[in-house]
Amino acid sequence: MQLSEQEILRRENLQKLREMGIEPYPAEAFEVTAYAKEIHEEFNDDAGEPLNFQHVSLAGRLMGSRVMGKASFAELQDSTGRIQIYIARDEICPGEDKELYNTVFKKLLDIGDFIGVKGFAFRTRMGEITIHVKELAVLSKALHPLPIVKRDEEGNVYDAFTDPEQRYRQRYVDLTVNPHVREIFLKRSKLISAMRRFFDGRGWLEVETPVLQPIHGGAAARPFKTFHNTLDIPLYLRIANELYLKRLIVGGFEGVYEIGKMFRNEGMDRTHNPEFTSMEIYVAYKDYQWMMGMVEQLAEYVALEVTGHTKVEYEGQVIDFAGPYRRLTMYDAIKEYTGIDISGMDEAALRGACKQLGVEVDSSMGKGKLIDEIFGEKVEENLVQPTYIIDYPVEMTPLAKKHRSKPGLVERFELFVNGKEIANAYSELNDPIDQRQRLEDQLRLAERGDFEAMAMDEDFLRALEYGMPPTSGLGIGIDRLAMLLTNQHSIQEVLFFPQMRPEKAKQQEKQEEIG
RNA sequence: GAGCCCGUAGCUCAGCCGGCUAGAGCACUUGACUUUUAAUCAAGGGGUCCUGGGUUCGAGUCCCAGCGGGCUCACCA
Repeated sequence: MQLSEQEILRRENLQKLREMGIEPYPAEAFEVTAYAKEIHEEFNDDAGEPLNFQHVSLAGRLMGSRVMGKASFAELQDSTGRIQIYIARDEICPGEDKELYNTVFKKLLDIGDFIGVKGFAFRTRMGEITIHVKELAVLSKALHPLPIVKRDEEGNVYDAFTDPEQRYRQRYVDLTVNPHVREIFLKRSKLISAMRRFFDGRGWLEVETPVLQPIHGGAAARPFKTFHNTLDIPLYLRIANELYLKRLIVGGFEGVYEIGKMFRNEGMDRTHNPEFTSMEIYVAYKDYQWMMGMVEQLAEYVALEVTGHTKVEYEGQVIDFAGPYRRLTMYDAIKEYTGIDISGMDEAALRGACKQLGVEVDSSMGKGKLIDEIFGEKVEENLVQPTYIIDYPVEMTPLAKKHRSKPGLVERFELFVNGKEIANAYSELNDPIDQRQRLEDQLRLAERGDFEAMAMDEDFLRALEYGMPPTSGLGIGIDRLAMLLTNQHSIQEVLFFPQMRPEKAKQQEKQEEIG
């Protein structure tokens, strides 16, 4: 792998800086006293008022320059945005020696280099707030040329860096040149911090539970398997943390939540990445009815904190997170969208209904799975505004408590937004005998060929036998919620480093080349 | 896993029915320019056309295989 012309030039520039006695990667800290954004927002040059930002020190990447002989304008991009800087030869080089301007600034600095500037804020003739530079320092040389993205006055973007493969593989470049990408991740971060604030404010405890689990419980999915040498046992990356969080409720905490990565060894697409972030919370002495109210408050709070509004635009639709949300039983939802009343149907009748509706099924599917198929096929996509689907058939939900008044159902809800499930909650099953029974039913499903049926976890059952208070639990897919709140329709756009096939030998060859 | 589309300069892209030395804009280099802002003006350099085969007098272009990516579908609590 050859270095490109531009890469060679930058390496030469690096060498020349060293020859001039300028260290391109200085060790000492550079004191930053101001940021682009605050200067744009707060600079005050109204007549009669004292000027502010008259002694500032900024650091960031050089993102463009317009050299006009003995004076230049350039763009400095720091963590808050861009600001124009003005550099005049005779000001940064007051003596005879004009090298700092003529050679260092004009020739040896490249776009992408980190620099530090000291000077004062002013407004140019054209009205742009600008830093008049008195001192210039090289903070870190960039050897790889950045894509140059230009924007005109109307905000039109030219030569955007858009190739998804490169954007995901080199997210650092994407974040550097695409401010809208940066915005998405700032919002994602706000989403998580808002959620923490909401829970912490109610006195619930943030906890951490094992990622490496000897038994992968709490959900139905294929796990990643690994091996612990010292213990000489297989371990699984968690597909869920539900059973551990419930153990903590058994242990006496009233409310516990965990925000963390789950791992599922399944397909990848626009809404699935092998590792993803979930939030699960369990609160004692509550039921799923209470939880629906809590989720409405949470979703409204989070939407407001992240976007400033409860109404969020997503793929051209306006979604309103202000509660209360419509509540619809699973059977009623199916009746509403298919015209068929499946309540009271046995497995054979359900198979008939699937056939009638053109829903594909196979012989390994039990009653719960059949209903789920109909729902997924015929109902989900219609649930655009936040909607609770409640009261699921017991067969689909081995960890939820039996419905207080409706036989054959459990106390469960899922929250659908824009046709996608974003939250799932139960009145948690805390009857240890019933729980054992349900897990045994899962084993039978597994024997029928459902390789995703849940595994038996004797220690979890033992914990329930010690007694778990009535509890409601909730899980939220953070990535999908982030997609909704940032108007993105691919999970890769809300993950810094989405899973990709490894890049080929290119990088290796290059390493060898450079030594 | 299946179908469709894509892979050409650092970036964004042209490149026709296979035909001279593979092009453009930005970026880069050299020069001019002390309030520019997609700075401007002049000149110039830069390519493993994803990889490997094949067809052909001749392949960026056609065929086959592979690698990587995107979209759609399937799978997926």
